[in-house]
Amino acid sequence: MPEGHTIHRAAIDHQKVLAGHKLTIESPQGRFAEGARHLSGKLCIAVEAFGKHLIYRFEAGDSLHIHLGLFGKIRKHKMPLRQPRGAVRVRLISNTHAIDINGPSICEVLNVEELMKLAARVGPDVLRSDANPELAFKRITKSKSSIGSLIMNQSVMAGIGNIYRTEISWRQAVHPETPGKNIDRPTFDRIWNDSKALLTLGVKHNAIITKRGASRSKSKHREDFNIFAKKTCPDCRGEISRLEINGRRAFVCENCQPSPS
DNA sequence: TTGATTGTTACCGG
DNA sequence: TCCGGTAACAATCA
Repeated sequence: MPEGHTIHRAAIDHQKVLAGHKLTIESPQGRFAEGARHLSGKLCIAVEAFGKHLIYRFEAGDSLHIHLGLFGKIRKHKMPLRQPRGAVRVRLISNTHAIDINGPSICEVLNVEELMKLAARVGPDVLRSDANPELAFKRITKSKSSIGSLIMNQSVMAGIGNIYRTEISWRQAVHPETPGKNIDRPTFDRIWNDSKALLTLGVKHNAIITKRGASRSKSKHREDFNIFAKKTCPDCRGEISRLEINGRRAFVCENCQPSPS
């Protein structure tokens, strides 16, 4: 489920229903949640996202750090609460709502110092106003690794996942196997700005929306991509090739995205 | 039961 | 140091 937009959307939403409340914290399935229980009864000060990391800040400087990994899910409930469904590791309960975290790969308490380390480890987040794209550009132009690998490397730039990687590369007519050092400044700027625009749209609609004109559509956004997991390019009607980048599937239109070699 | 999946990290070798 | 490959882990569904 989670690409960067999922986490940022959760942060915005949970900020509304949890921040300012003293939370009760339960761990229906206690694995991962040992530390979380220590935060029960404390005041939640703020909720924010660093890339795909979700941070619930509590009074006295501690934070609950959640990463959903590949399979994790977040569900919100209104009162009265329903029974947890599936592998709920942590349930955060305010006066009005509860948030269930299912199957996260990380669920831990961080002190101030550990949180600073995390924030420093995560690259500039396309969805954060404090992001500095220069850092990403420098890393990319110094690297012989592929641009497809680099834009999904969360320490280079944060937020893009496997579907956005393929879709953004296609939208910007960049072959994902192009070495980072061959990416010029205008191309980087297009990638960065498109990432920001698409993830922002994803936050708004709670869906990965990558087709041109989809933002103006009023119909419900069913997941539908340009070339991800597709056979045919919507622009040139050519065949879509399947690749692997960092062991993850990727797609490319060799016609619309000129090969780097 | 098997396989696939919108993710990440540790470890190793080049 | 950087980079790719591999395994491990997480949960759910078809």
